[in-house]
Amino acid sequence: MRIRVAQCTVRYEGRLNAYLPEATRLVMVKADGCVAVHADGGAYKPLNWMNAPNTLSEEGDVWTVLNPKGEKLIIEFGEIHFETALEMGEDPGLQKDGVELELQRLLAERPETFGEGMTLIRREYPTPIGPVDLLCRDAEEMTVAIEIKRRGEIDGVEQLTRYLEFLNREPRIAPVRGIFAAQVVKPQARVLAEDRDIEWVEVDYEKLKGIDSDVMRLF
Amino acid sequence: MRIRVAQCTVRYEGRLNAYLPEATRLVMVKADGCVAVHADGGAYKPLNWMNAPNTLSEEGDVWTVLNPKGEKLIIEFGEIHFETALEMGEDPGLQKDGVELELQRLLAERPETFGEGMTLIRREYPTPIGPVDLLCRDAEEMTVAIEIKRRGEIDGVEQLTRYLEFLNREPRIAPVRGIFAAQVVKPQARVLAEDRDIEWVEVDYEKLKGIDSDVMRLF
DNA sequence: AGTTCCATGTCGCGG
DNA sequence: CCGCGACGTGGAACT
Repeated sequence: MRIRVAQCTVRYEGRLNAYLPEATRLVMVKADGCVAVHADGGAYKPLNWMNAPNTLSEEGDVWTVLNPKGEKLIIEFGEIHFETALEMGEDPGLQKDGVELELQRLLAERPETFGEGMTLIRREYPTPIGPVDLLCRDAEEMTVAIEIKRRGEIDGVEQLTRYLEFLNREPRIAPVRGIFAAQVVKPQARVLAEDRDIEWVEVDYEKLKGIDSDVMRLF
Repeated sequence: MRIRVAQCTVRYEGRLNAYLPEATRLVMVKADGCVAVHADGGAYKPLNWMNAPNTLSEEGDVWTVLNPKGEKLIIEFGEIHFETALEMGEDPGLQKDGVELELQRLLAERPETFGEGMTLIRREYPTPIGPVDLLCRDAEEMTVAIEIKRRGEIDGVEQLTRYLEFLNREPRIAPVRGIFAAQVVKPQARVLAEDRDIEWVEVDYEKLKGIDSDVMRLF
């Protein structure tokens, strides 16, 4: 990794045009070639950047970064306050836990969360446009497609609507009703879901996790 | 800005739990207090971070960053390869040009782009599921809902369809027709729009900006 | 390579 | 401050 702290102006020409007037900033060039220009504040996101793959050409105090899509980043340096380059080696990468998949796993184990007598047919039930999170059967033997999100927004309702459209064309399982489940369901998503006769449910992740832990402890 | 390159492990507990095994990484602390942990590769995004506002407490080789929401970032350092701190001062900020808002502003000033006699009722006209970019009235006194995108893709047509569905239920303005405007309208979006009797238009940003500049120059 | 969908999304605006 | 939609969304998984 190469780091330079210097006066600079930056111009980006690509999906839009953007310009940074002269100021002191940190320019970071990583081993994979990606370039990021950071100010001393304003969150972790760089002011400007260029992802790998790209080519960096240095001509005196002007760096030009070009990528295959034709996007361009031009950095013109003034006074350089500091510069260094370091070898850091490979990174083992980030281990995560507690995202949507986890919520899906917990709910797959407890389909009765969605109603007395609900049973799981399968997780990730395939349709021509992608897999439905959960396919279930309710107490009245009706098929139920469940879409699970961490945050329930309008796109999720659209997604479930598309799945239902396809599932209802399969005679073996039609008719299919939909349930939209999330830790929080936003008001607009509620309106749209209700308008389309899709039930929405807010689920409590911590509570589910608690139940899950209890179940684990019994064995 | 403070920069430290060192062996470290990182733990994040908050919206999810995440863990980084020991490796050499760059830790950046900005003037506003935000902390970012970068590997030497893998794009501009840090592996782990904590945005301002937060409190950083150092106890020997362990840094604990806490934010008001209760999220926590714990960095345990091993060997420190390099460290520095620099004053960089305020940043004048990024100037952008060519995003949707700009396009919307230009088109709101020139509704006749969409047809002789078209007049603007209002920008960001509210519906129960979100605001329509432009609501207009055409020469025949019919209401027109216009959705503007930089790139016209299928989800934009879906969005406009939803708006039309709701707007056509409002007796005061119904019936409402739709226009889908973008700098480029993708083939699939064209097909879907036509299928739903939504007109699509490609608008020339540079030309609109030119007209805008001309108008400015007159005054 | 193209598509779909998640994300500790982040950011900015309008109510 | 919340709600909502755009974003140079980025990034991963799967076809």
